[in-house]
Amino acid sequence: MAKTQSDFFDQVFQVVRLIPKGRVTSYGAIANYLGAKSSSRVVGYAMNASHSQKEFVPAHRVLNRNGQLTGKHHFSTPYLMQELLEKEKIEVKNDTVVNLKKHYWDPAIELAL
DNA sequence: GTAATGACCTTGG
DNA sequence: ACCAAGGCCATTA
Repeated sequence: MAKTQSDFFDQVFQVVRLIPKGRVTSYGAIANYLGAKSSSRVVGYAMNASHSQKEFVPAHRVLNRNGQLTGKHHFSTPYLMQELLEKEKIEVKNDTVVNLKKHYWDPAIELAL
């Protein structure tokens, strides 16, 4: 083991990086894919540590169950997250992703194929 | 070492 | 249907 953080973190980062362009997912979905749906908080915390990661992590594609940009304030700039999502052709209204169901990407399903 | 917090989700009333 | 509280795991103070 001897991991700098936890394997859970690394797994989360890997999954987040695997999120296709123009797609978004939720913390619970990743946690569920890792087999820890009850630990959805840790997934969110992992995103907080994404800044410490060497590689960039598209945390802007990770939203909560409501499709809300809860962690936009943790980015370099609160507008960065929305801007990135809009660049992905994802419509964002009131800090919330529109057509979330349409852009939703579940690793437990997509990666399970 | 103990206590409190956190980019959440689920369940109970 | 809506509102409230609890639970889980890891990090930081």
